[in-house]
Amino acid sequence: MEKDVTIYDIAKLLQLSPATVSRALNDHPAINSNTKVIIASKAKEMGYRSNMFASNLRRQRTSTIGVIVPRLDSAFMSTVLAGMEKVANEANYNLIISQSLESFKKEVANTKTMFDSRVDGLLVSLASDTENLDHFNTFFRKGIPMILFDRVIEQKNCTNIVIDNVKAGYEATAHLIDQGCRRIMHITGSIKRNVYADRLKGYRLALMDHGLEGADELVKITNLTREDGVQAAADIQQMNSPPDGLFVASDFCAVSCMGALMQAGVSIPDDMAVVGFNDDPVAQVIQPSLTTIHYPGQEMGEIAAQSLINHLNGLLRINTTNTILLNYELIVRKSSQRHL
Amino acid sequence: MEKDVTIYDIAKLLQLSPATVSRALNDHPAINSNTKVIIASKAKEMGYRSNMFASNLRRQRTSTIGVIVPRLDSAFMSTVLAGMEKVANEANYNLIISQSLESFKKEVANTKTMFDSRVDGLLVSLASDTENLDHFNTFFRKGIPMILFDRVIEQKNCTNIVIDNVKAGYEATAHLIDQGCRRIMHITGSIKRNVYADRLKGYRLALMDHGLEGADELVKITNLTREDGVQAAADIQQMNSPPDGLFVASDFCAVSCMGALMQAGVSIPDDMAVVGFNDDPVAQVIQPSLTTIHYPGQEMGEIAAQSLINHLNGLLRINTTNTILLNYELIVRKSSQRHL
DNA sequence: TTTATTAAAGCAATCGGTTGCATAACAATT
DNA sequence: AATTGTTATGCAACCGATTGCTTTAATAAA
Repeated sequence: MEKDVTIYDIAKLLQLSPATVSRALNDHPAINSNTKVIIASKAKEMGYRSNMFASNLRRQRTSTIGVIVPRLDSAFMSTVLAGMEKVANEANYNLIISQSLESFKKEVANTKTMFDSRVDGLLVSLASDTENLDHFNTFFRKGIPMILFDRVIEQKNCTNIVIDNVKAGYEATAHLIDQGCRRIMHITGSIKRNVYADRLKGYRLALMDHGLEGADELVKITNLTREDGVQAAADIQQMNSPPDGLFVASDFCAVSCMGALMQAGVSIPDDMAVVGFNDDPVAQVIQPSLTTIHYPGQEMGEIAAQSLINHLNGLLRINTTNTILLNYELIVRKSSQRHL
Repeated sequence: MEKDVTIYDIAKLLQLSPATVSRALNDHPAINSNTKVIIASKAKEMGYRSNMFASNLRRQRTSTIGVIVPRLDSAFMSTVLAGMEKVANEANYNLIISQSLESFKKEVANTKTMFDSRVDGLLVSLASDTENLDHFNTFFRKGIPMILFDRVIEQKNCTNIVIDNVKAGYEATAHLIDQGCRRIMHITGSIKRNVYADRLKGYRLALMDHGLEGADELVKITNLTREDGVQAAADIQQMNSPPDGLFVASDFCAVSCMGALMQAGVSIPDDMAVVGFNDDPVAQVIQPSLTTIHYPGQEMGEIAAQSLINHLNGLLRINTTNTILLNYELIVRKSSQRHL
């Protein structure tokens, strides 16, 4: 069990005061650059590592960013986190990551933990049933900045990083119309969440713009699970006039629904053209491959983390910037491509 | 911007010393239970939260556990982490999570960050090209405990939590043999990793036990990506005597290979029976559904975290327990079930 | 030579909770 | 009454880095 090297050890060895050592290691201008070199090399030689706790205690900050996401198990979220980690590391920030598992209750619990950990800032993507941001009030009161990404609620003094889900929903739907669909069903998640509410809005706009009429039975609000996909397929079979196009707000659910439909003898894309959302890896391995909306996770993570860090360093006022929109892309694959 | 409440504030208000307040909040036996109640309620009323940094600094521990995993984006890993989080929360430990993205280099970097964060213990699942545990030496020297799970390297004084991959590989292969397969191909990942080396071993044992001969061309070492699956399918098409069974060490790769084979006209399971590994959600949505090996992620996470915490609390010597084996289960679905 | 200026380094308090040891108050025992 | 024991609390040092203010030394200016 080795003991940790402290600045006092270095100071004693070099016949200097701890204050000088501390300043030197932090590149303080009042320290002779020659002294800095000597101290730095001695520190390295002795295997010195700053004690974050002493430093944090004194500085009243933690160099830690809290991240709360609904789930970790999506390829999308994984790339978002990779992006955040990259930026955070470069800026010498640490990440504390936790998942709400789509539960508001757990999100609140995570929020408490983050508060106790005294994170300097917060990056959050909301659980599906979160309706307001009151549980973050402790943070707001202390002036701890927060950035919401992907699943957001608009609120002043809180930057949002999102894609234009209305437009993406519109485009997905318009693409189906282009392929000749006239009766398009939309399967989506809780419309408490902007992502789903907006995609639905886009879907409706597209129908309207193309002179198609919507119908209540053509919009299904679900949890977007595998079972929901199967159930939707069963429901479709029961309909008097079944749809000829399907826009699902999540790839995984789209795939399970597609599978169930095909087993029931529905031909895809000819009887039913399908578009998903997110560009999950499954979209490529499935037969037929799934048309979907792709959007940049890594970039979203990087921008979120960078904006927060810039704000913490006083380089950017978060409350002035309010929404950052990223680009998405419709990726056309076989599930929707009819040979007209 | 509110200011934080400290034990000094509480002490002053109650005309007590900070020491008493501290002891009361930590349920120290020397404090009158009545006093404890008064202090606790006052603390709550004032919204007191312990300053972890002061506490950590003094106690020389952090109540933080570092977790390094290859990737976050698998359903399996997500449940592992959920299990760890649950146990850690209950024991008042925090989790710092990072992903190596299967790169040894990044794993080393993560290790350094963890060390700087002074985690009390480490839970690690190794990157695919990690060959030894030398980068953890700084931890060993300081007596910081580490538990490896799933992707491990055996080493004394380091508990491993795994399933019996040899047996699982054996069982998967034997199942294919049961279904009438006589020429079984195995697609796997880097055999530097125990999980893949062991599954391969099990595969070979099963062949041997059933009097089947293996062949070099029947074993493919890949990265288990989507592309590798497609490539494998292409290779199979080129073979003089193609296999009639396929055991792939990862569901995702199995699915992409299966898809490519089916497109080439191969009938599954009749021409080719397929077994995957991991029970990824994709196994259920694919057509035909994929036979696979399921193993308990949540449990693995809980046990790993609990063992580590027990060790930290002196309730368990990690170095005496060396390997914990969890159960797995072969889940037979349509991709391998022949109607004999 | 004296004074002002600047550069470099040190002193000592501080952050907030923890803990070994001392102390006070009171009860029990001899 | 004196001694021992018990219970509850306080004192003060400590963890290690940071930082406002002071001091020292060296150099420049008067």
